[in-house]
Amino acid sequence: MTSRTRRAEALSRERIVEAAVALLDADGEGGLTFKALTERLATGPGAIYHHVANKGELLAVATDGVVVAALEAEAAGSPQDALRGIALRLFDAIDAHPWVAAQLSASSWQAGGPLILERVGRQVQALGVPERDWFTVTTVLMQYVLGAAAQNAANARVAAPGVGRAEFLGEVAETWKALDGYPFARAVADQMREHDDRAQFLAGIDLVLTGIVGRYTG
Amino acid sequence: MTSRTRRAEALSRERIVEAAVALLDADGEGGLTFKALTERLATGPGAIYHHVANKGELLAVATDGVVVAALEAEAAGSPQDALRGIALRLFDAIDAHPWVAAQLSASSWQAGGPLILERVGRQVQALGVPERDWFTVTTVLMQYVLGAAAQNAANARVAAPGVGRAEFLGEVAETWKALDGYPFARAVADQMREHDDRAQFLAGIDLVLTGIVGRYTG
DNA sequence: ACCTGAACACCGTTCAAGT
DNA sequence: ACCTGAACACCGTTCAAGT
Repeated sequence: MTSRTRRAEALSRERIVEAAVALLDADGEGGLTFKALTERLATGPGAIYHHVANKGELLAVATDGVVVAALEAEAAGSPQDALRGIALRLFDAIDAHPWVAAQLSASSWQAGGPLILERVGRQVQALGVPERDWFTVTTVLMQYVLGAAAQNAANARVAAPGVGRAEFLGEVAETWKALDGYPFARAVADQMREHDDRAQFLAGIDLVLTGIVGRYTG
Repeated sequence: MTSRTRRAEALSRERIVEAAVALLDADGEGGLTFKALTERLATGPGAIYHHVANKGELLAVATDGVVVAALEAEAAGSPQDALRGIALRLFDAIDAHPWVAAQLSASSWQAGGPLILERVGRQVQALGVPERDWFTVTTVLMQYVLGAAAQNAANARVAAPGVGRAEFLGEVAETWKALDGYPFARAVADQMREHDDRAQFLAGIDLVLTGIVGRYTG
């Protein structure tokens, strides 16, 4: 039984980021404060600033880590299958770390952005999209994937403490059904209540893929 | 010449929201504080809380106002043209009020969400999408539109005070070109630097529309 | 009913001082 | 070099007191 001093190991950038991710996962964006961080690491704010420039950098590094872990492995299969795989791995990573979504869509060309661009872009090339449209088509895919993930993550988070997802969806559905002059919202309120985020996300990917294939190899 | 007392008119929810929008437009998300608000309205925080529940409600009402103003008019033309019109009006509204994007993608089924759903959904119906896929297809379109708008707005905002858009894009392009093991990012760095947000956004809409038409009326 | 403004608990960040 | 922790300027929100 080793004697446990105030900290088990020396402070480091890695340990700080690790603690930040734990706080973000547990309590969302608002859970990451210097107070919570210093308590968890048994140190003071000054020590953290010695390893990290500011809160923004901490969030960027944490985001990058999640993206790298999700997309480390190369995608396999046909370009379409590979793109579905990339999208799903991002979807699942954001499902596990919902705070990543807002961060990524706020800086899609930094933090984890370039890696997503690279993984998606290579499959866009493999799909036979002409070079002059590489950036446009890759960006459209990224915008859909990150946009859908961000909106799903936000909806999952909106559910107040105690209110489950089903309850939240039920409340929104009732609101929609009560909207005067919104016949479409009324008509799809039940579909909304019963929908599956993952299936809906995949349907979107397939729609965009159909569009790309139709446009360039049709 | 009327004598000008401390406030020209009585405080009201409308005047508060109006002031909030002005602050948000001028200085972004961070520009909306109760201090700035009370100074602009020549009052105290308590007075504002008498008309508005909290900052979140203020942001939601402000967001709703921008969306309503953008989508008031019914869309005209073929379903495809109408959808392009809706998307562009949202794009322009978010270009003028970038803070709306994060707000909308954080609560796409509240604030302005239902109106967007309604406007987009009716055109999805007109497009001939079968009823069981109304919610899915409409949501995919919304996710793309809001996701792309949010990412464009964030990129426009990232540019630090003094740093223009061209400079910012140039810096990102240089970063991409310096990334080892990212051949695709390097290959499209110049396309990124020279791209036009609006044209890119429209290309995305057309890709999704092509996918929908291909899937359901192909 | 509407407004005032001091007070509260919290936030990110800095910095002189220690080892 | 690395860490401490008090201090600073700021934040959203509350509430007793006024009109």
